[in-house]
Amino acid sequence: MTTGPEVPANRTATLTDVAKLAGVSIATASKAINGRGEVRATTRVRVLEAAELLSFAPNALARGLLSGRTGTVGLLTSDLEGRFSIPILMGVEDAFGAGQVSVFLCDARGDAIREKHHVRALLSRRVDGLIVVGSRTDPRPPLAGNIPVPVVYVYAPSANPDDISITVDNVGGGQLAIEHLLSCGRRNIAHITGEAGFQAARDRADGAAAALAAAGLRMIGHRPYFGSWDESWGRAAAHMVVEQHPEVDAIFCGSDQIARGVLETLRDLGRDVPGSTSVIGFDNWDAVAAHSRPRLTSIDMNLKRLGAVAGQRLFAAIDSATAPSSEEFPGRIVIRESTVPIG
Amino acid sequence: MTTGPEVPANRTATLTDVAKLAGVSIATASKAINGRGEVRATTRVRVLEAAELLSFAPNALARGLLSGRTGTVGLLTSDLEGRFSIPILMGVEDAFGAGQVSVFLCDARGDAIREKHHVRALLSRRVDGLIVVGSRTDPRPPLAGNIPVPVVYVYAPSANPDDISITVDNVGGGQLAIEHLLSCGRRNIAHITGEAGFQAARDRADGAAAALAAAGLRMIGHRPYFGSWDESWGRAAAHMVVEQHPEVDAIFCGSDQIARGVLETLRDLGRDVPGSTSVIGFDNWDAVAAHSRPRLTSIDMNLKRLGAVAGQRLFAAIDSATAPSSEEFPGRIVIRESTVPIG
DNA sequence: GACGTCGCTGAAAAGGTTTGCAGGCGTACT
DNA sequence: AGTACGCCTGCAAACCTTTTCAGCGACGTC
Repeated sequence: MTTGPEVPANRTATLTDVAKLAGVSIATASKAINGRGEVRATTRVRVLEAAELLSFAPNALARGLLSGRTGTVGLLTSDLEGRFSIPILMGVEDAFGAGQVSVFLCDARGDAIREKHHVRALLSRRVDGLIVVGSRTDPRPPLAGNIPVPVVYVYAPSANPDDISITVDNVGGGQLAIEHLLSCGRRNIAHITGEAGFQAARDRADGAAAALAAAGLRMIGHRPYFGSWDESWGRAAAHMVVEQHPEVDAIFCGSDQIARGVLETLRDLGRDVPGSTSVIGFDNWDAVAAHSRPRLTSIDMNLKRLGAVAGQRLFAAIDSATAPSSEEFPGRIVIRESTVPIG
Repeated sequence: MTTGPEVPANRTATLTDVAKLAGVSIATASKAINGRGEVRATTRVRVLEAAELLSFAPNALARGLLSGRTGTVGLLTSDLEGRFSIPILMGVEDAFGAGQVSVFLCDARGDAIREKHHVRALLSRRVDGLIVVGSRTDPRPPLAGNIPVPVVYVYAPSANPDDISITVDNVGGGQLAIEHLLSCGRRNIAHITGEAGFQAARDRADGAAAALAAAGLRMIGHRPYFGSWDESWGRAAAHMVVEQHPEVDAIFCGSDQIARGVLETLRDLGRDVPGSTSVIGFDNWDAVAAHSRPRLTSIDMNLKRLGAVAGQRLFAAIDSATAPSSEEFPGRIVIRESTVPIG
């Protein structure tokens, strides 16, 4: 009937089909394909040809059922819309080689019920481990219930110190930003940032304050300008800062979007950036930071690396029970044209 | 030893454990849990209590091995960085209820080799179907090899008309934009867009030209200004347009980023937006469109809906063989402050 | 030429769930 | 009270792969 020899109709080929076609037992076929045991070279070739011909792919379900390892990992995120999850997700994917481990992606949308559903489904699918990505850096409640597989929390740490958490050093990020501005000779530095309810905003502000204090300085207005994370707050706050403190010569912004707003207002007010006022953003969101005029210096949180580390830690924890740990990773500064030494 | 009764140590509970605890056979336990067969109410309760106590979750591997259905779907994307995949991905997740179907996410990064690896891994995991998301709207080569499960192509259609493809109506999007500008009384309309190598750019331009022709008009310069998709091209092109055709009273931009650049240049040149020149973008990328000054009217491609439809089509194709189809979905206009009736 | 050893192959079990089929017991009706 | 029917329960097979163990054949050596 069909051209191919013994190609099963509507069914994917099984090891039995391959063995039959190669004229060996399924045990020999398995060994030939996996390189296990001693199989004569000619036999192996025959089996591999048969497998190729039938486009045989070993059934990972059966394999997992037997070995107890599925080679799958669940990734639980809270905000796919947000731009934090994606780089982390890519880092995780990189950590496991392509095709070695497959990632189940679930978006809980910040809903605890939905999260529970997803966890249940993932455990039922016998994932080897879980990665939980938060949408903000505030500690989050650990997964409820007895989770029989390792869990790694990324970006948002678990509130339980017995868990494994990987986070960004936001305090250090704030310091980085200020130190760069100081190295540019700036002394009158303001800080415009997002909602004070966010740990990230407070941490960055604390880092900034600490770096300034180390240089014997205080930030303009003696406190950060907390507001929201978007451009309009950047525009509004920049107006306030310039009006109240015209001596300002640098503004550290809590997000690139805020920085965009700040840039726009400074431009409106006729203040030269970076000459008279340098501006630095946070997140290094390429679409926003790399296309402004002038292009924005920004703190990059290395989220992709964060995800890769999470993948590695999870991998280690799967292989052998690992001690709880809480790691914080520094960001790095990406210098563009919005900051420049005074002169 | 432990407080819980017979809770297995480092092993997840199996149906045998539940049955033993409830004092029934595994068959009865299975039927009680799945509501199959006739089981006495009291027995069922006893089994369910035992399952709850052991936090039993049926092994989806074993179930899938037997039934041939895994309740998993592979989602193959080419650009996670890009902002097209994510809304589509969310739509797909929505289409399958939470916990019903789990999604394997794979990013091929535009690499055919990597894509082949991922497909192989997914088929080996016995996914019930595949969704392929493109990064641009140009038709893409269909997946190579014999794929024994249904495949749905989203955003980028398959080059093979025998496949199932779900795409955006870019021509219609271009028309929408122009019709809105015409309804605002604009007559001297320019079109600044991305690379001519992109089908999306050409389609939107064609739609724009058609809508203008229907009104007896031609676009300013008699052709679109093709360039790149970013702000700097928007700035540069806007300079050219205004210089060469000062009579321009509206600009239709191929992306929100281009529109941002256009807005900035118009502002620099002292042209009032939306009064003297209206501007409309494309993509309705919230972070970009909703925070500019003025906020940007834009064409939204309804990507989330696109993903949801893809999920539904895949679901239907899994349940029963479906005829090939190629569907195109219209976008919608989101009106903000950058467009306004003349006068 | 015979025996031993090594190299190769195959039979069988395990992993957890679902389901068809058969059997057992209880109840109701005659 | 007996029989029949129906409700409920349990045994066993099947899904597909991996791995252990045993067996067979061939070759080499004595």
